[in-house]
Amino acid sequence: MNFKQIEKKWQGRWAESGIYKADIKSKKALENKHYVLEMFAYPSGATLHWGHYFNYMLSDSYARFRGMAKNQNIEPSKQTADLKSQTNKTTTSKTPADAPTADLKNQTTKTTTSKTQPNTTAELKSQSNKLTTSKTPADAPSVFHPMGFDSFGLPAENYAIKNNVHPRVTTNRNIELAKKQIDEMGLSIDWEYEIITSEPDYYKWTQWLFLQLYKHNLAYRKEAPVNWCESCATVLANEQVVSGACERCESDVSKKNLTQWFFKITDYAEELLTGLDDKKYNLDWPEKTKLMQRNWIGKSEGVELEFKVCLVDSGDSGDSGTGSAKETKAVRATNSSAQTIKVFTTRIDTITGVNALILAPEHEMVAGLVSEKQKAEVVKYLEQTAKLSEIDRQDTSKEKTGVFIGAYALNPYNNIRVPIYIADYILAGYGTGAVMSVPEQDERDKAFAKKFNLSVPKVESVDTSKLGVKKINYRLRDWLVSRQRYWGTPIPIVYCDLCGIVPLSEKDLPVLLPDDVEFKAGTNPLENSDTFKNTTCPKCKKSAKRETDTLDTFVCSSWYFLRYPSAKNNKAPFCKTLTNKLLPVDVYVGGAEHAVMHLLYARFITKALRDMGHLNFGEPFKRLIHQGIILGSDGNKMSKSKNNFIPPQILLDKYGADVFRLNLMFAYDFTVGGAVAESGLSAMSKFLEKIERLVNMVADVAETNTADKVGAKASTVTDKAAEKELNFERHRVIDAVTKDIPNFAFNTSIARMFEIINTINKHKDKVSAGLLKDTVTDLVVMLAPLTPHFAEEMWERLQVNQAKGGARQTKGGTKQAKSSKQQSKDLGSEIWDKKNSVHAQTFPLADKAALVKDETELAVQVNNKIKGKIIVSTSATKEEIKQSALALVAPEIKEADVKNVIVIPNRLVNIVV
RNA sequence: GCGGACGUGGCGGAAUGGCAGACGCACCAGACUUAGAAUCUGGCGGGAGACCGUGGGGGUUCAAGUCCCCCCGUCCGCACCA
Repeated sequence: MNFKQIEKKWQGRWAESGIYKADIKSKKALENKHYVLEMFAYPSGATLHWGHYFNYMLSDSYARFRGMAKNQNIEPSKQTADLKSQTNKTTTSKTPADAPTADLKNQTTKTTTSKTQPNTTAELKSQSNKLTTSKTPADAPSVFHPMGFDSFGLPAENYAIKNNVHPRVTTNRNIELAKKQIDEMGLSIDWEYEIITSEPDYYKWTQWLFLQLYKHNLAYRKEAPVNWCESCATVLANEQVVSGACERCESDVSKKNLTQWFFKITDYAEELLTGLDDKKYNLDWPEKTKLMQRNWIGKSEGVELEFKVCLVDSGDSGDSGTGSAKETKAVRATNSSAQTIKVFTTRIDTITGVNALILAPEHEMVAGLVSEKQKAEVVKYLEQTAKLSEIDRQDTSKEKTGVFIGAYALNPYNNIRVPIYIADYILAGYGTGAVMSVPEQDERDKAFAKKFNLSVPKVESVDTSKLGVKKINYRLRDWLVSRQRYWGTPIPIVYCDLCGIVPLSEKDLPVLLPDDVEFKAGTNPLENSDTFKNTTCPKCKKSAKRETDTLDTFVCSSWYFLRYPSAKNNKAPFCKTLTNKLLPVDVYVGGAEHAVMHLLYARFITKALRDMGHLNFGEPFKRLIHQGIILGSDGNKMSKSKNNFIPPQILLDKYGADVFRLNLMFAYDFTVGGAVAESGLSAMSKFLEKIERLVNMVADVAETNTADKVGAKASTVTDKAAEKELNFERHRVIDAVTKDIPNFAFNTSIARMFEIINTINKHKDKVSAGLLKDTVTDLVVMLAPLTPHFAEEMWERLQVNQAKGGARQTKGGTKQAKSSKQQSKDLGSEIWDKKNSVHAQTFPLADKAALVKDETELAVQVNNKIKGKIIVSTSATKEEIKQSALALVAPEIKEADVKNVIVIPNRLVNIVV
């Protein structure tokens, strides 16, 4: 089969017919919606990565399935690590509000209690029709599945510097390229809702977002030591610094004092933490990702207390800097000053073990406290520290360093005088930037005390309940959002000599990126653009300067999921009513690398907008799934330098999009990934060709319309047992696949399909053509989400042949017979109606009646060793099962020796002797 | 160092505490074929066998790949957060 050819054909028809147009406006659609979202791509010049294909193709299959499958009270099993213990407790109560009631259960009991078991296909069919029509299951939801591009960012600008091409040019070119590749995948995307973050009609609203945050005191400007990446020539947020190095270019990051814009994410620290486990949201996220966010937020509860600074007369013997044990003990409070140093500790109970106060070198009081004698040494240390890269400073293996500053403080509990040091292992940004050193209890303080030969006072058990004030500290810092680069969203702020910092008003947006700029390494083009920089103050109309920094691209992606439904709206960032109905996102799929960046920012922005009254929900992503990583054929991470890099589109070109997608589904656990193996692709080609042969076989029957049998042995008498078994397998597979796909368990879904193929081949000569055709038809419809083009082609083949031969077969209750008008359209095929698409069909519904077996096979064990098998009626009582099991082992086992018999219906019998 | 996940045939991978290895790949044998390819059928953890087998050692249970404890290994995240 020429997969590439049929893919082209169907992609063309889909585009012409507008089959993927999303319905998100009708009342009905909004009442039963399902928002499926994949993290959008950065359009780099290179082709898309394996991760994109893996994510987009499989998420698309999920979305397609959701749009086809009725009766979706089949909810995904939760992915949390502690799931197993939870499941038993919660599943019964966890029926989603919009899910249909447990009709099926009632139906099943109804049919099983009725004594007459169906014997022929016709009976089976009529019964299944009754079942499915008597109570109509809920309709499949209206699926919203948009796509866009995260198109601001450094690579385009760096390329501009090197090759003198404007970032807009390369970006647009790259978007075209990426879109072409996405279209080749055959995704069910409605491009009407496309978002491109570097377009003014999008970044205008990113600027709006900035102004909202500014208005609500969540955006502010301050001077602070910030992370500076020399090679990217810009500052970075804490989240973008990975072990002291730049997340993007991996070069060392240093600290620089700069005035920068921050978003006050710390205001939401507590809610960002509690929201992860809040029953109200019931987030279905990987436990690992939740944990990473928890750790990143880093809540710790303790006490903040003040140490009075103790002035020292010059010539005081304590000014030696050693602050040895005997000395400190001897000196009690005599001459305390008004100054105090605040300290945060989680171990206030160790207050009696304090031997020193240690401040961060950057602590603001250092300059004021340092004694004349120590000044030179302190200055030298400060210089040394400033020179260290973050990577060196954070190296825990290096020896502790520090210096005595020539001042003392008084322990507020017992007034014992302790020396004050500065040391680079104390972080300026955490707590108060000062700690009480307790060497007996703290490893780091112990190392410090050892290095400087300080005393190690004993920690005594004392009442510390009245000391200091209770305080909660978070590791999370405010989000540094300004970047000294061109290719980003301009910050809508003007600096006026008279009015100060002036935000633009909404009507003046967007602040457009100027085109008359020069791209040079190490400089911000906006800084050198006079037309951009020089403006007038919105308040006083006098000349003023624009902010030349742009926003971190993570700001663009922190709200894009809100924009999709309103992508074309030029009056507001998003339509409040629509967004409140369509969101939160039901399933969000993307890489785990965003666990503490994008995913945290998006949650923060959602909460902030909610508090401003723009949204009525507090968490943007209900369910989160991370796709695994596709590795090189050697099992290592793919990289061009390692020579194990296989570009995905080479294999896609060779095998076609459907086979390619199928291989991604079958060869890996979606959340794990694994090594690329081409053998898997040819296996998938064979799989589809097998199905094609089955389709041709049953399509022929309808065409000739002569016999009710298929195959060479057409004369064989229909075998009722075989029919029953095939029908059982058919519905067992439907049932399993319907449960597996919502869990992204595509590998086992395909395994079930292999099984039904095997069963069909085993029984094809013994069963009626009608059942055979229905089974193959179900298989084709089940395949529609997984191989959209191939299923379409097979579906057409089935329909066309059916039309030629006349519509003889009534469908197994899941598909509608077509009018003769529609059939003639099929045959003409010039105008293809999207209603005739396999994707417009309902996913087969498992007929529970067909899943009832008369007999089951049980294993019989004696002391856990398998001794044999028995076949018992499904209606047999435990006692009857026990008796037949004992009968089986009677030759070996004496009745008197039997201590216990455990009967597990449908599984096994264990006889304990 | 701290935290988390994982460890099952030659390979990818299946198994609500209940017959380990579903399904596929590779391999072997047979059918068809002059032959090959394709296709179809059968076999395929180890062992001649009793039996032994889910990284190793203990435990709970009638029953453990699955639950608990210790150890080893791999991967990931955080890393002086007081």
